[in-house]
Amino acid sequence: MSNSFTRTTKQRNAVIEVLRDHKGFISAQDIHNSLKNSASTVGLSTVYRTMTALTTSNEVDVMLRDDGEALYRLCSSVHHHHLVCRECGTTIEIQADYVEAWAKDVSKAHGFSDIDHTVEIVGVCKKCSK
Amino acid sequence: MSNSFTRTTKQRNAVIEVLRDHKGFISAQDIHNSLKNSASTVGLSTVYRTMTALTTSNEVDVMLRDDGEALYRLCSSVHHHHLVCRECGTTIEIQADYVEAWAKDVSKAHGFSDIDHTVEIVGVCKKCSK
DNA sequence: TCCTTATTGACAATGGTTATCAATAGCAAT
DNA sequence: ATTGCTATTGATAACCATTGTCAATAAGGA
Repeated sequence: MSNSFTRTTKQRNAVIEVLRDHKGFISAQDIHNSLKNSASTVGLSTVYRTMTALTTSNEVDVMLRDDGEALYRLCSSVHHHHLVCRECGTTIEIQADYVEAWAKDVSKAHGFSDIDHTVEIVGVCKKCSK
Repeated sequence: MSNSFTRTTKQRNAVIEVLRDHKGFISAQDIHNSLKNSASTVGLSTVYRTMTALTTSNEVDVMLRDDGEALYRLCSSVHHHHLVCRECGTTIEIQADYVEAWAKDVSKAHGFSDIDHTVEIVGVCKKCSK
Protein backbone atom coordinates (compact mmCIF):
# COMPACT_ATOMS: atom_id res chain seq x y z
CA MET A 1 0.00 0.00 0.00
CA SER A 2 2.80 2.43 0.84
CA ASN A 3 5.27 3.46 -1.77
CA SER A 4 7.75 1.18 -3.49
CA PHE A 5 10.92 3.05 -2.61
CA THR A 6 13.55 1.46 -0.47
CA ARG A 7 14.99 4.75 0.69
CA THR A 8 13.57 8.14 1.54
CA THR A 9 14.99 11.22 -0.14
CA LYS A 10 14.21 14.91 -0.01
CA GLN A 11 13.93 15.01 -3.80
CA ARG A 12 11.05 12.60 -3.87
CA ASN A 13 9.41 14.31 -0.95
CA ALA A 14 9.65 17.57 -2.84
CA VAL A 15 8.01 16.03 -5.90
CA ILE A 16 5.19 14.56 -3.86
CA GLU A 17 4.82 17.91 -2.12
CA VAL A 18 4.20 19.57 -5.47
CA LEU A 19 1.62 16.94 -6.33
CA ARG A 20 -0.12 17.55 -3.03
CA ASP A 21 -0.19 21.31 -3.44
CA HIS A 22 -1.31 21.17 -7.03
CA LYS A 23 -4.97 20.35 -7.29
CA GLY A 24 -5.53 18.80 -10.69
CA PHE A 25 -3.26 17.23 -13.25
CA ILE A 26 0.28 18.39 -13.84
CA SER A 27 3.01 17.31 -16.23
CA ALA A 28 6.46 16.09 -15.26
CA GLN A 29 7.97 19.10 -16.98
CA ASP A 30 5.81 21.46 -14.94
CA ILE A 31 6.69 19.71 -11.71
CA HIS A 32 10.30 20.18 -12.64
CA ASN A 33 9.79 23.86 -13.42
CA SER A 34 7.82 24.39 -10.25
CA LEU A 35 10.70 23.01 -8.20
CA LYS A 36 13.25 24.99 -10.17
CA ASN A 37 11.70 28.18 -8.85
CA SER A 38 11.69 26.90 -5.31
CA ALA A 39 14.29 26.17 -2.67
CA SER A 40 14.64 22.46 -3.35
CA THR A 41 15.61 21.88 -6.96
CA VAL A 42 15.19 18.38 -8.37
CA GLY A 43 16.62 16.95 -11.55
CA LEU A 44 14.27 16.22 -14.43
CA SER A 45 15.36 12.59 -14.51
CA THR A 46 14.41 12.20 -10.89
CA VAL A 47 10.99 13.70 -11.51
CA TYR A 48 10.34 11.17 -14.26
CA ARG A 49 11.66 8.29 -12.19
CA THR A 50 9.50 9.31 -9.27
CA MET A 51 6.42 9.56 -11.44
CA THR A 52 7.07 6.14 -12.95
CA ALA A 53 7.41 4.62 -9.51
CA LEU A 54 4.30 6.32 -8.16
CA THR A 55 2.39 5.21 -11.21
CA THR A 56 3.32 1.55 -10.96
CA SER A 57 2.44 1.56 -7.28
CA ASN A 58 -0.92 3.12 -8.17
CA GLU A 59 -0.37 6.22 -6.10
CA VAL A 60 -0.94 8.61 -8.99
CA ASP A 61 -3.37 8.76 -11.87
CA VAL A 62 -1.94 9.16 -15.35
CA MET A 63 -3.70 10.87 -18.18
CA LEU A 64 -2.44 11.29 -21.72
CA ARG A 65 -3.11 14.64 -23.30
CA ASP A 66 -3.91 14.95 -26.99
CA ASP A 67 -0.32 15.71 -27.85
CA GLY A 68 0.88 12.66 -25.97
CA GLU A 69 2.28 14.46 -22.95
CA ALA A 70 1.57 12.63 -19.71
CA LEU A 71 -0.23 14.37 -16.86
CA TYR A 72 -0.11 13.12 -13.28
CA ARG A 73 -2.17 13.56 -10.17
CA LEU A 74 -2.28 12.01 -6.73
CA CYS A 75 -4.91 9.30 -6.64
CA SER A 76 -7.98 9.64 -4.61
CA SER A 77 -8.66 6.30 -2.98
CA VAL A 78 -11.79 5.56 -4.99
CA HIS A 79 -11.64 4.69 -8.65
CA HIS A 80 -13.12 7.45 -10.71
CA HIS A 81 -13.27 9.07 -14.14
CA HIS A 82 -12.77 12.51 -15.55
CA LEU A 83 -14.75 15.24 -17.15
CA VAL A 84 -12.26 17.55 -18.79
CA CYS A 85 -12.67 20.95 -20.43
CA ARG A 86 -10.80 21.02 -23.71
CA GLU A 87 -10.38 24.79 -23.47
CA CYS A 88 -9.14 25.50 -19.96
CA GLY A 89 -8.25 22.01 -18.77
CA THR A 90 -10.48 22.04 -15.72
CA THR A 91 -11.13 18.49 -14.59
CA ILE A 92 -14.00 17.17 -12.58
CA GLU A 93 -13.96 13.78 -10.92
CA ILE A 94 -16.82 11.48 -11.66
CA GLN A 95 -17.83 8.20 -10.11
CA ALA A 96 -20.20 5.77 -11.71
CA ASP A 97 -20.67 2.39 -10.18
CA TYR A 98 -22.67 1.19 -13.14
CA VAL A 99 -19.86 1.88 -15.54
CA GLU A 100 -17.46 -0.03 -13.31
CA ALA A 101 -19.73 -3.03 -13.32
CA TRP A 102 -20.31 -2.73 -17.03
CA ALA A 103 -16.60 -2.73 -17.78
CA LYS A 104 -16.15 -5.87 -15.74
CA ASP A 105 -19.04 -7.65 -17.39
CA VAL A 106 -17.99 -6.81 -20.93
CA SER A 107 -14.44 -7.91 -20.25
CA LYS A 108 -15.47 -11.21 -18.78
CA ALA A 109 -17.84 -11.84 -21.62
CA HIS A 110 -14.89 -11.62 -23.99
CA GLY A 111 -12.56 -13.69 -21.84
CA PHE A 112 -10.40 -10.80 -20.70
CA SER A 113 -8.74 -10.76 -17.31
CA ASP A 114 -6.60 -8.40 -15.24
CA ILE A 115 -8.77 -5.52 -16.31
CA ASP A 116 -8.20 -1.82 -16.11
CA HIS A 117 -10.33 0.81 -17.74
CA THR A 118 -10.38 4.44 -18.68
CA VAL A 119 -13.36 6.68 -19.18
CA GLU A 120 -12.84 10.26 -20.16
CA ILE A 121 -15.36 12.80 -21.23
CA VAL A 122 -14.04 15.88 -22.98
CA GLY A 123 -16.09 18.94 -23.70
CA VAL A 124 -16.33 22.66 -23.12
CA CYS A 125 -17.17 23.82 -19.62
CA LYS A 126 -19.73 26.45 -18.75
CA LYS A 127 -17.21 29.26 -18.38
CA CYS A 128 -15.44 28.62 -21.66
CA SER A 129 -18.59 28.21 -23.71
CA LYS A 130 -19.55 31.86 -23.22
CA MET B 1 -19.35 13.86 -45.16
CA SER B 2 -16.75 12.98 -47.78
CA ASN B 3 -13.16 13.90 -47.23
CA SER B 4 -11.81 17.41 -46.87
CA PHE B 5 -9.24 17.32 -49.66
CA THR B 6 -9.51 19.62 -52.63
CA ARG B 7 -7.47 17.38 -54.88
CA THR B 8 -7.04 13.67 -55.32
CA THR B 9 -3.55 12.18 -55.19
CA LYS B 10 -2.14 8.68 -55.46
CA GLN B 11 -0.23 9.22 -52.21
CA ARG B 12 -3.37 9.73 -50.18
CA ASN B 13 -5.11 6.90 -51.94
CA ALA B 14 -2.18 4.68 -51.03
CA VAL B 15 -2.40 5.69 -47.38
CA ILE B 16 -6.13 5.03 -47.26
CA GLU B 17 -5.53 1.73 -49.00
CA VAL B 18 -3.23 0.67 -46.18
CA LEU B 19 -5.86 1.67 -43.62
CA ARG B 20 -8.44 -0.40 -45.47
CA ASP B 21 -6.27 -3.49 -45.69
CA HIS B 22 -5.14 -3.26 -42.12
CA LYS B 23 -7.81 -4.46 -39.73
CA GLY B 24 -7.15 -2.79 -36.39
CA PHE B 25 -5.11 0.19 -35.33
CA ILE B 26 -1.89 1.21 -36.98
CA SER B 27 0.61 3.98 -36.38
CA ALA B 28 1.68 6.62 -38.87
CA GLN B 29 5.19 5.23 -38.79
CA ASP B 30 3.94 1.75 -39.64
CA ILE B 31 1.83 3.07 -42.48
CA HIS B 32 4.93 4.73 -43.82
CA ASN B 33 6.99 1.56 -43.46
CA SER B 34 4.27 -0.51 -45.04
CA LEU B 35 4.30 1.74 -48.09
CA LYS B 36 8.09 1.80 -48.19
CA ASN B 37 8.05 -1.91 -48.92
CA SER B 38 5.44 -1.54 -51.61
CA ALA B 39 5.32 -0.09 -55.06
CA SER B 40 3.93 3.32 -54.12
CA THR B 41 6.21 5.03 -51.62
CA VAL B 42 4.84 7.99 -49.71
CA GLY B 43 6.73 10.55 -47.65
CA LEU B 44 6.37 10.48 -43.90
CA SER B 45 5.18 14.07 -43.82
CA THR B 46 2.41 13.21 -46.22
CA VAL B 47 1.31 10.29 -44.08
CA TYR B 48 1.03 12.55 -41.06
CA ARG B 49 -0.78 15.25 -43.02
CA THR B 50 -3.22 12.71 -44.39
CA MET B 51 -3.91 11.31 -40.95
CA THR B 52 -4.50 14.77 -39.53
CA ALA B 53 -6.95 15.54 -42.29
CA LEU B 54 -8.77 12.24 -41.95
CA THR B 55 -8.96 12.74 -38.22
CA THR B 56 -10.45 16.21 -38.34
CA SER B 57 -13.01 15.05 -40.87
CA ASN B 58 -13.88 12.18 -38.54
CA GLU B 59 -12.97 9.48 -41.02
CA VAL B 60 -10.53 7.75 -38.70
CA ASP B 61 -10.46 6.89 -35.02
CA VAL B 62 -7.43 7.95 -33.04
CA MET B 63 -6.13 6.15 -30.01
CA LEU B 64 -3.16 7.13 -27.89
CA ARG B 65 -0.93 4.26 -26.81
CA ASP B 66 0.71 4.25 -23.39
CA ASP B 67 3.92 5.68 -24.79
CA GLY B 68 2.00 8.49 -26.47
CA GLU B 69 2.27 7.23 -30.04
CA ALA B 70 -0.94 7.76 -31.98
CA LEU B 71 -2.73 4.84 -33.59
CA TYR B 72 -5.26 5.26 -36.38
CA ARG B 73 -8.06 3.23 -37.85
CA LEU B 74 -10.82 3.81 -40.34
CA CYS B 75 -14.03 4.67 -38.53
CA SER B 76 -16.93 2.39 -38.46
CA SER B 77 -20.04 4.47 -38.82
CA VAL B 78 -21.35 3.82 -35.33
CA HIS B 79 -19.73 5.26 -32.25
CA HIS B 80 -18.07 2.54 -30.23
CA HIS B 81 -15.44 1.73 -27.63
CA HIS B 82 -12.53 -0.61 -27.37
CA LEU B 83 -11.50 -3.64 -25.44
CA VAL B 84 -7.76 -3.96 -25.87
CA CYS B 85 -5.33 -6.70 -24.90
CA ARG B 86 -2.29 -5.20 -23.24
CA GLU B 87 -0.16 -8.15 -24.33
CA CYS B 88 -0.89 -8.71 -28.01
CA GLY B 89 -2.81 -5.55 -28.84
CA THR B 90 -5.91 -7.29 -30.15
CA THR B 91 -8.83 -4.89 -30.09
CA ILE B 92 -12.50 -5.68 -29.91
CA GLU B 93 -15.17 -3.14 -30.70
CA ILE B 94 -17.83 -2.58 -28.11
CA GLN B 95 -21.05 -0.66 -28.25
CA ALA B 96 -22.98 0.41 -25.22
CA ASP B 97 -25.91 2.70 -25.59
CA TYR B 98 -26.20 3.12 -21.86
CA VAL B 99 -22.68 4.49 -21.58
CA GLU B 100 -23.40 6.93 -24.38
CA ALA B 101 -26.43 8.23 -22.59
CA TRP B 102 -24.61 8.32 -19.28
CA ALA B 103 -21.78 10.42 -20.74
CA LYS B 104 -24.28 12.90 -22.10
CA ASP B 105 -26.19 13.15 -18.83
CA VAL B 106 -23.12 13.63 -16.69
CA SER B 107 -21.75 16.29 -18.99
CA LYS B 108 -24.98 18.23 -19.03
CA ALA B 109 -25.28 18.00 -15.29
CA HIS B 110 -21.94 19.79 -15.02
CA GLY B 111 -22.71 22.38 -17.67
CA PHE B 112 -20.43 20.92 -20.32
CA SER B 113 -21.19 21.18 -24.02
CA ASP B 114 -19.70 20.00 -27.31
CA ILE B 115 -18.98 16.64 -25.75
CA ASP B 116 -16.78 13.81 -26.88
CA HIS B 117 -15.90 10.79 -24.82
CA THR B 118 -13.51 7.90 -24.69
CA VAL B 119 -13.98 4.56 -23.05
CA GLU B 120 -11.21 2.03 -23.15
CA ILE B 121 -10.93 -1.22 -21.33
CA VAL B 122 -7.49 -2.76 -21.18
CA GLY B 123 -6.80 -6.26 -19.99
CA VAL B 124 -5.30 -9.58 -20.99
CA CYS B 125 -7.16 -11.63 -23.57
CA LYS B 126 -7.88 -15.32 -23.31
CA LYS B 127 -4.96 -16.36 -25.48
CA CYS B 128 -2.37 -14.30 -23.67
CA SER B 129 -3.51 -15.26 -20.18
CA LYS B 130 -2.42 -18.87 -20.68
C1' DT C 1 -1.73 23.08 -73.29
C1' DC C 2 -1.25 26.60 -69.86
C1' DC C 3 -1.54 28.35 -65.12
C1' DT C 4 -2.64 28.54 -60.66
C1' DT C 5 -1.89 26.58 -56.36
C1' DA C 6 -2.68 22.42 -53.56
C1' DT C 7 0.34 18.92 -52.49
C1' DT C 8 4.51 16.52 -51.92
C1' DG C 9 8.92 15.00 -49.75
C1' DA C 10 13.56 15.44 -48.09
C1' DC C 11 15.38 17.42 -44.30
C1' DA C 12 15.77 20.13 -40.12
C1' DA C 13 13.84 21.27 -35.83
C1' DT C 14 11.01 20.46 -31.73
C1' DG C 15 10.09 18.52 -27.35
C1' DG C 16 8.76 14.93 -24.16
C1' DT C 17 10.81 10.88 -22.44
C1' DT C 18 14.49 7.47 -21.57
C1' DA C 19 19.36 5.81 -21.10
C1' DT C 20 24.07 6.52 -19.27
C1' DC C 21 27.23 6.69 -15.63
C1' DA C 22 30.08 8.88 -12.30
C1' DA C 23 29.12 11.25 -7.95
C1' DT C 24 26.28 11.43 -3.92
C1' DA C 25 23.72 10.15 0.11
C1' DG C 26 20.43 6.64 2.91
C1' DC C 27 20.79 3.48 6.23
C1' DA C 28 22.13 -0.73 8.47
C1' DA C 29 25.93 -2.66 10.85
C1' DT C 30 29.92 -1.92 13.49
C1' DA D 1 30.14 8.55 14.95
C1' DT D 2 32.27 5.80 11.26
C1' DT D 3 32.29 2.50 7.63
C1' DG D 4 30.58 0.13 3.67
C1' DC D 5 27.19 -1.11 0.52
C1' DT D 6 24.20 0.35 -2.91
C1' DA D 7 19.96 2.96 -3.97
C1' DT D 8 19.48 7.29 -5.78
C1' DT D 9 20.64 11.45 -8.06
C1' DG D 10 21.49 14.69 -11.94
C1' DA D 11 23.91 16.57 -15.93
C1' DT D 12 24.02 15.19 -20.36
C1' DA D 13 23.33 12.63 -24.47
C1' DA D 14 20.42 9.74 -27.04
C1' DC D 15 15.82 8.50 -28.69
C1' DC D 16 11.88 8.99 -31.48
C1' DA D 17 7.28 10.50 -32.79
C1' DT D 18 5.65 14.56 -34.62
C1' DT D 19 5.75 19.18 -36.79
C1' DG D 20 7.83 22.97 -39.61
C1' DT D 21 10.21 24.51 -43.90
C1' DC D 22 10.41 25.34 -48.63
C1' DA D 23 11.61 24.35 -53.30
C1' DA D 24 9.84 21.09 -56.72
C1' DT D 25 5.91 18.69 -58.52
C1' DA D 26 1.40 17.64 -60.21
C1' DA D 27 -3.97 18.08 -60.10
C1' DG D 28 -7.48 20.02 -62.55
C1' DG D 29 -9.99 24.04 -64.33
C1' DA D 30 -9.69 27.46 -68.05
